[in-house]
Amino acid sequence: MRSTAPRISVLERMRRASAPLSHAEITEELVPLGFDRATIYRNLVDLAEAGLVSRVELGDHVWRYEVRGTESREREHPHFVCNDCGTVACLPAVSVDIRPAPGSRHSVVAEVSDVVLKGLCESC
Amino acid sequence: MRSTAPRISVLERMRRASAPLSHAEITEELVPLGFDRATIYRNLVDLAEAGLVSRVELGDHVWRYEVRGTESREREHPHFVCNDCGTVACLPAVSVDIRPAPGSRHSVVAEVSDVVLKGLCESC
DNA sequence: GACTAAACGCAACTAGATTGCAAACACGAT
DNA sequence: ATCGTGTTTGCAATCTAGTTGCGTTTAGTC
Ligand SMILES: [Mn+2]
Ligand SMILES: [Mn+2]
Ligand SMILES: [Zn+2]
Ligand SMILES: [Zn+2]
Repeated sequence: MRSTAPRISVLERMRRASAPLSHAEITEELVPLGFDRATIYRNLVDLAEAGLVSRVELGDHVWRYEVRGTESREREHPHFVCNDCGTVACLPAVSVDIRPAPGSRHSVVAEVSDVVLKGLCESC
Repeated sequence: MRSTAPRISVLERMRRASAPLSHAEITEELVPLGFDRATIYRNLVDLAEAGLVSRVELGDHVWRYEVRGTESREREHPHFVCNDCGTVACLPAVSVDIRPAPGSRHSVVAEVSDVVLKGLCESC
């Protein structure tokens, strides 16, 4: 994983984010600075494959990316999307308890790694 | 909402499903019978808007639809997608308990209407 | 400083979703 | 039973976000 200008810019932009960013959102800022959308795209994918960022789909047909880390907000956490305004939020402090059915012996689910909640946000 | 041949076929097909179906999956079966994909698409969207079916995005960039109802499996329930094989499952019996952070006063989340879990399925 | 795999820039392409429009149709009213 | 009108259909075109091919450039190594 080489240290290149586009890659650094992408990572830096993502570090400043408080919610997952889409390729379009990052593109919007970095293309005017002279970077190419395909390069940005491939960097996001590569960084995701390398595990440096996570790639999530929150229900609106857009991939979003966010830096992974050990810091509070950076560790794994549930995400939320407002059905009305589309607002995306990280829920680093919310705990989600998943309980199998009272009577069911074994579920299809072996392990849950990601939780996405949808509903209405405060302002909607 | 008029009762038309394509609309009835779409609804009937969905009633036989045990997991949400994509437009492509429904198309695959109904186009050979003479129905048009755009018509099927619009019916799915219209039925969703009318509240007869729900439209969900489970993380693979494909809209899926399933009949809504009052019966056991038909009421609101969490969904699961396997990160590895892509299997989609309904979890009508799984209860998900969402607890806000211990110290947080108000969250961005006002109301949760849908839950999507991602992870690994039994066979992966 | 030369070498080579990795990364870039530009343009083309894909899949699924979505829409425009004229023709066909469902259904309440006559 | 026929009519009139707003719905719905069928077909083709368009849109969006994602994805890929390829020749050129470059970071990192020797
Ligand atoms: Mn997040
Ligand atoms: Mn379901
Ligand atoms: Zn909102
Ligand atoms: Zn699986």
